[in-house]
Amino acid sequence: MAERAGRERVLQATVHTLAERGFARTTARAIAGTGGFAPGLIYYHFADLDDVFVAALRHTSQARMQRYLEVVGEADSAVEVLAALRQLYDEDTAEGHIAAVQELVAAATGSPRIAEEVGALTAGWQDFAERLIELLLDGTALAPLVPVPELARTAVAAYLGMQMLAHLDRDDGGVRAVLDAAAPGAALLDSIRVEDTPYDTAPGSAGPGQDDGEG
Amino acid sequence: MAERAGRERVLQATVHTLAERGFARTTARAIAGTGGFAPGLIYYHFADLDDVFVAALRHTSQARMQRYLEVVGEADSAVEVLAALRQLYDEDTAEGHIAAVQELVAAATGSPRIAEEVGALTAGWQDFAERLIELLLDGTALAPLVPVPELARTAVAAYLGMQMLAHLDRDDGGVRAVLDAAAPGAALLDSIRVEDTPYDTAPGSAGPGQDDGEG
Amino acid sequence: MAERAGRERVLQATVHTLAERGFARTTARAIAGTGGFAPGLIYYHFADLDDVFVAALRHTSQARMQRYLEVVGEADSAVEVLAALRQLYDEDTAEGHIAAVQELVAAATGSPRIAEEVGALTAGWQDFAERLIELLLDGTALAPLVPVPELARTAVAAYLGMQMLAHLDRDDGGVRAVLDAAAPGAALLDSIRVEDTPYDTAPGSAGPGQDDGEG
Amino acid sequence: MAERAGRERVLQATVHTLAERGFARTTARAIAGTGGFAPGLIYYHFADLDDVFVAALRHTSQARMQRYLEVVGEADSAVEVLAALRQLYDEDTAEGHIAAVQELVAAATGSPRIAEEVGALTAGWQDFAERLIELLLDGTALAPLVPVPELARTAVAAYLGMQMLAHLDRDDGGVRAVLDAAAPGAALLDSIRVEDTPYDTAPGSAGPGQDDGEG
DNA sequence: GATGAATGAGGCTTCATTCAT
DNA sequence: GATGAATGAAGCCTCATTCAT
Repeated sequence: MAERAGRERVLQATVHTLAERGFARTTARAIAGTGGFAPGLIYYHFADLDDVFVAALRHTSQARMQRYLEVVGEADSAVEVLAALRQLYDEDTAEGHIAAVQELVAAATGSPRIAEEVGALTAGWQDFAERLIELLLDGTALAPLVPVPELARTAVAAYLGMQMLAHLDRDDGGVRAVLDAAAPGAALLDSIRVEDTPYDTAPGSAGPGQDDGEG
Repeated sequence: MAERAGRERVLQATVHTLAERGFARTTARAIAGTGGFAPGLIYYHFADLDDVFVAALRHTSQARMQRYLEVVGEADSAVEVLAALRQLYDEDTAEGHIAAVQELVAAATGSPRIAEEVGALTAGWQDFAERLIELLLDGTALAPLVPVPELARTAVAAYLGMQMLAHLDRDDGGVRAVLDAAAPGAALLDSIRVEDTPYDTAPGSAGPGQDDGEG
Repeated sequence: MAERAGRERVLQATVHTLAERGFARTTARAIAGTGGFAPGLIYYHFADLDDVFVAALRHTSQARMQRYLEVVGEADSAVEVLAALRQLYDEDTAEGHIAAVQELVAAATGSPRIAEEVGALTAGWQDFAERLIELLLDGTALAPLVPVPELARTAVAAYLGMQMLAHLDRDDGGVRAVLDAAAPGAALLDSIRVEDTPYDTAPGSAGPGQDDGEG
Repeated sequence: MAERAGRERVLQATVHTLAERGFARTTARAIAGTGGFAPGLIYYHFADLDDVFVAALRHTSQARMQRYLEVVGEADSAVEVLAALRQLYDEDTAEGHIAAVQELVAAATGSPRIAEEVGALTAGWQDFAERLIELLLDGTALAPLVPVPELARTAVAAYLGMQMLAHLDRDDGGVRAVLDAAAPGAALLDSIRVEDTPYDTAPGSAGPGQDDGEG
């Protein structure tokens, strides 16, 4: 399950440093300082810092995406989905996951390799968001009114943007406030909804509207 | 207009360099190269690079905000507001304005002074967005349902986030697509709207919904 | 006449350092130490160390080639040519010229850019050697027996090789001894020679054996 | 033949790496990569890299010197000697022997220990060259005219120098061309020669000219 | 106002070498 | 014998910044 210890140590130190000091200050020395090893170790396991960033991004993201699918999959209503997202957001915050990711997204401007990896990553998130939106809308009259891909894209962008804004104020950038404010909307959504199906957003899984089967 | 020529030259070169090369590569030499002057000139007009960035941010933003107020103020319906936003977005893109701003927002992580300026800036945008949303909702039944500040915050975040995403793909990050997709919604909004008033979003001016009185 | 002072300083320090410490130890710091300036200055004037080496090679070589043409051009017999070469060799040694050049020739293995410059340089030397050999042979019966280009190439190679060997012993690598040992041969050559013409080895100049004209 | 396998492996990998990548890039990792073992193994068998280089030099040279003595010893005329040298040179090239040696000769500048070993090595070559020259001259009228040690030194230097030059062009540095060009001279030498004796150049063996006495 | 030269700190990376296993 | 992980020194280079002119 565990990657080899050395690599792992470097990656974890990288994520922490990104979250705590920002991309610009995540130097080889800073990473080494965080992790308690010599800077040279980084280059024993990785070709260069870009490599480390790419690996860290993948490393931290896969685990989170897994968890998102899992937790959201258990939700049974829009209200529950909202609650799940809130919990996931708190986890993200606690681990520094999104802080790190957001730093790398911002850093993508300066590094094609990071940009490529971030592109793949955000594509995954957008997929997730699209499936989730579809599931939420399914069984309501709103479905035909909502431009799903654009909304999903906007949601991902807003999530990232809020992380950026979080550094500017004392607060968390407003994600929590937005989630709270969305509660009435979620309740409303549930109230106009017809059928009830668990929100399985796993890539392969057919959502209820997909309707491949025995119906 | 009234700034002394030297300062101005530096600021413009800075904005262009930010837009074209990203924050990390906007070094003193790069700015000087873009503007066709010696690096030393920067330090004749500014204390250090952070100072330049802060000034550039203010410089480029004030002009844009002015223009936003002006153009949006002439709109008479949600559909027209959307058209105005689209035009403004195209201007932003052409001038490199948002590209530069987004770079600095991302860079705020690493510099308290930039963070402070960016904070003030985004607060201004959020105000603008709040007033605009209120005006849009005014006279419709949706007003009590919408959490205005949170939505405004989300809009600003999404706008920035999309700029970040723009660097990852070939496309423009999706802003245009989102604006297009919002067209039916705008039409819908207009259709359920009662009164017609120009959207004056200037800070001091009280929008029609502002006087909550006669409810 | 003089290149700008800064560049010049760096180049001279480079040549000295190469001669005294060898290529492997001619680091940016070492050059700066020799020249009494900060390492950063090197990068103000040159793109990277390879650039410095290439420039130093050109710099030191052009002056020497000039001098070779001049001094050898005044010789009037093989014996005098030999004396001229000896004097030139002493000058080379005193200035560290050949030591530096030899280091760079050896370093060419590891740097295409240096290799290219060295290639041009040695081509120039081989030309010089060819013209000189032809002039020496002209008017003697040996001319048809001697494969001039091969001999010239061998002479250049031997000159460089002796510089390499010079580092291995206490002595000068044997150049002086070889020049001394060649004295009888030179005298012999002069004795069997028919006409007397000054040895003008400048690239354009037609040597007597070239014989394009009115013969 | 009798060295322990580990040492041997390291030495062969070192020679190959030197020949293929040049001294500067012959790092411990590179050697290990070439040989397919871990870098640590080098330090199990040798004290440090200089040690490896010195051993590799000795290793590759002894075998070659053996072969030179053997092949040249079978030659019966200057023409045959030339043919033998040509064959030996081709072998050298194929094995990367001289390429490696030349790299180390060049590197001697930066390492006293390598310099010392290279000094011993070139002394051996010079001896060989001296004996060979004496044998070639023996029985001809040229003997008293030729300064043997200087010529031998020059020959060794030229051989090394040509190896250095070989890296600069597409060709082999000109050794083959020189050997070819020397053919008429060799034939001439044979034609003016009186006696015929095999060219035994082994260190101990007294060549025919060695017994100066009863001529 | 403006410039070109110069500096020093610090970042990335390489590499010989050591060591526990 | 042999390995893989790890380290510390040192090298290259960039860059904000200063300063004499």
